[in-house]
Amino acid sequence: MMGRSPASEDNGLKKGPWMPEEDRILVDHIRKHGHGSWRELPSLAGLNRCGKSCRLRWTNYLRPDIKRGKFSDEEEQTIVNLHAVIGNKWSAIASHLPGRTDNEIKNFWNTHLRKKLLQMGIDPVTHKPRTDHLDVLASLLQLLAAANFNNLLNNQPLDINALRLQWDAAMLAKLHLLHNMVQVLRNPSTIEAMNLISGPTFRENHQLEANTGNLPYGGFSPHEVTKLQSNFIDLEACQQQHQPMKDSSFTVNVPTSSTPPPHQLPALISASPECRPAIVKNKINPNEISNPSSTSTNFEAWGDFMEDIASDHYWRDIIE
DNA sequence: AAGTGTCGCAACCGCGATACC
DNA sequence: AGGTATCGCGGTTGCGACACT
Repeated sequence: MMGRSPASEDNGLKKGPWMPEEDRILVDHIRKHGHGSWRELPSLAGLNRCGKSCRLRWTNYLRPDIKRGKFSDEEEQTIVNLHAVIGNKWSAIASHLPGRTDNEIKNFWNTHLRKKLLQMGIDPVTHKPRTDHLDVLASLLQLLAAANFNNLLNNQPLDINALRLQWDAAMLAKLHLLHNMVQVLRNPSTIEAMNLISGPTFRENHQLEANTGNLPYGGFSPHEVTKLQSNFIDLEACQQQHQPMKDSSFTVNVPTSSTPPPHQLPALISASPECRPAIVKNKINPNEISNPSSTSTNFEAWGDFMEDIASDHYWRDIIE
């Protein structure tokens, strides 16, 4: 894979990708004479390059002790551990990884590790779980609270559309947060990530903590995670059934079972009125439910869940 | 098959640190 | 002590390869 622009001339000196012949000349010269002064090297070796370019080519590519190919798990973990301590000190990190160059490590970080950590909900700068989702939720709820307060001040009855809008916004924000949290927890690479940032003992510790109830990430037990995920599956099914409303009153679409691929969560859902069974619990028209016996359990569980997440205590507990 | 978007990575650029005169 | 040259580092660029539509 070539990098940089095609060879161009600047002050008569060649730039851009190195030709095999140039590599051979550089390697031959350094083997015979050492690099000495990099500034002098090009003229001594007969290369039409600047010394800086020669040094870079040698240290990043031609040096005989360079190890090429995929980074091992151990190397990956070393990089993450060192980065957590010293940050973007690529040359310092490279000094702990024989055969790896700072440039290679830097590229590997930017193209793989950084994204990997982000995907797992870990801030690649601080190496701590990201909290921006909570910030978004907090600001959204503040807006809603302000809106409610304003309504009280004006002593105006809230019309049904305003209520729906507020309910939608609050529920969407909460579900969005939940979705992200569950996604992190259900991702098989999360364990790997925790191994990376905590060392290989995380798996055992995690198991121990789960058994003793001392749980990381907001106190979710595996059972709770499973329950949350199944509720999301129901939500997705609800969304897929998406039927136009017959009139202005809420209708109920009973979720059907839906199985996502392994390790994959449903996409974020919209809080359309069809997907709000909790708020219409007392308005259900039994005639609209095609098979009440088979769906009532699902529905009740869903209603419980919606009540749970609508309560402030639930969220305080999670956030804390 | 062609067009478009994304990824991976070699190489370049700019700047601070250090060495040398 | 001050100026200049050189080195080394971290950030950025831009091209080819590959994936997706």
